[in-house]
Amino acid sequence: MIYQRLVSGLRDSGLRLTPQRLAICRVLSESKDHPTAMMVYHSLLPEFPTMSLATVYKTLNVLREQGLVLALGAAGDGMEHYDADLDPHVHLVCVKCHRVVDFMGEDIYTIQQKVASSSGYQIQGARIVYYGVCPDCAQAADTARERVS
Amino acid sequence: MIYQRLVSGLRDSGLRLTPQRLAICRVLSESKDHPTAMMVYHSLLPEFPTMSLATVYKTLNVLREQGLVLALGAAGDGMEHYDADLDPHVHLVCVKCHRVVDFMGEDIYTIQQKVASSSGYQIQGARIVYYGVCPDCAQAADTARERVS
DNA sequence: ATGCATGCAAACTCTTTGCAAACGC
DNA sequence: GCGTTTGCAAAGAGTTTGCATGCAT
Repeated sequence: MIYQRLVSGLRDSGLRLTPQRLAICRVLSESKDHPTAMMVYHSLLPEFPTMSLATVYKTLNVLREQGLVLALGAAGDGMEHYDADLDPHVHLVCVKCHRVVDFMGEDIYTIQQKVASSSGYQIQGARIVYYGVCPDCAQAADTARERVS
Repeated sequence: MIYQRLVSGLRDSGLRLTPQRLAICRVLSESKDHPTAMMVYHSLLPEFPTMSLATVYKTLNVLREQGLVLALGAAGDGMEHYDADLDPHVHLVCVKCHRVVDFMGEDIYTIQQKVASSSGYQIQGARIVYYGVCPDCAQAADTARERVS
C-alpha cells in the first residue's frame, strides 16, 4: 500500500509524523489524478482549517527528497504535479475534451529497462504522455463532417 | 531541416519573420540541450543586445501554439524546456543536475502504434520523459558516500 | 525538554500582460 | 500605411523562505 510506504519512509528517515504530514500522505496515496500542491491543500482544508499551503509545499519537498513521491513537472498548467505511484504508466490526453486516461501496458517496463541499461540512468519514474484525439471526440468530429457533406 | 520547418510554419500561419523570431528558431533548431526561455535569451544577447526576454517567451508560445515546438515541462528546475525535434523520442531528465538528454529508441514507434490501436486514440504527439539520476550524478553521489565511510 | 514542524507573511522566480514605439508585409 | 511585433516595466502566479509559536519525540 502506498500510504504505508510513505509513512514508513518518513519514519525511517527520522522525520516526524505530524497530523499534517500523515494527511498529505493519505491524500497522495488515495489520489489518482497526480495532484498539485494546491489540490492537496484544498482537499485537506475542511479537515485542517489552519493548514498552511507552505506546509504542503514543505512536506511535498520532503517526500520528493526522500524519493517517496515523484515530481512530474507541469502538465501544461504551470503547476507541479506529484505522483505517489512510482509504477510507470501512460497518460492519454485528448486535445479536444482535455480528458486524461491512464493506459497500462506491460511493455512500458521493458522499455524502461532498455532505456536504463542503455543510458546508465538510475530511473526513478516516468512521465509518458500521448496527445491526440480520443475516440469519442473523433466520432463527434466525423458526425459533424457528415452533417456538412 | 528543423530550422526550415519552423520558418515555413511561421510563414504559413501568416506570422511575421522578424530577425528575433528567426534567431530564436535558429537557436532552437541548432540546440541539442532542450533550452529554456532564459537559455535562448542569453545565447542571443550578444547578437541582439536589446532583445527582451518577453519576446523570447512570446515567440516560444507562438511556436508552441502552432505545434512547431514541444514544451517538455520543467526538468526539476522550475523552468519550461522546449524541444524543436518533433520525432517521438525519449527524454531523460536528471533530477540532480536537471540536464535533459535525448534517447533514441526504435521501439518508440511501435509503442505509440500499440497505444493508438489499443486505445483508439488518434495520436498526434508524445511527451515521454524518464526521471532519474544520470551516470555523472550517480558517480558523484557514490564518491561522496565513500568519503564519509 | 529538545529541536523539528507549522503557519503566517513576505520574498523570490518564472512567466505573462499592457502599452507605446518600431518594423515586416 | 496597416497591423503585427518588439521592448520595457509592472503585474501575476507558483513556490520558497524567515521566524516565532507549537508539538512530536
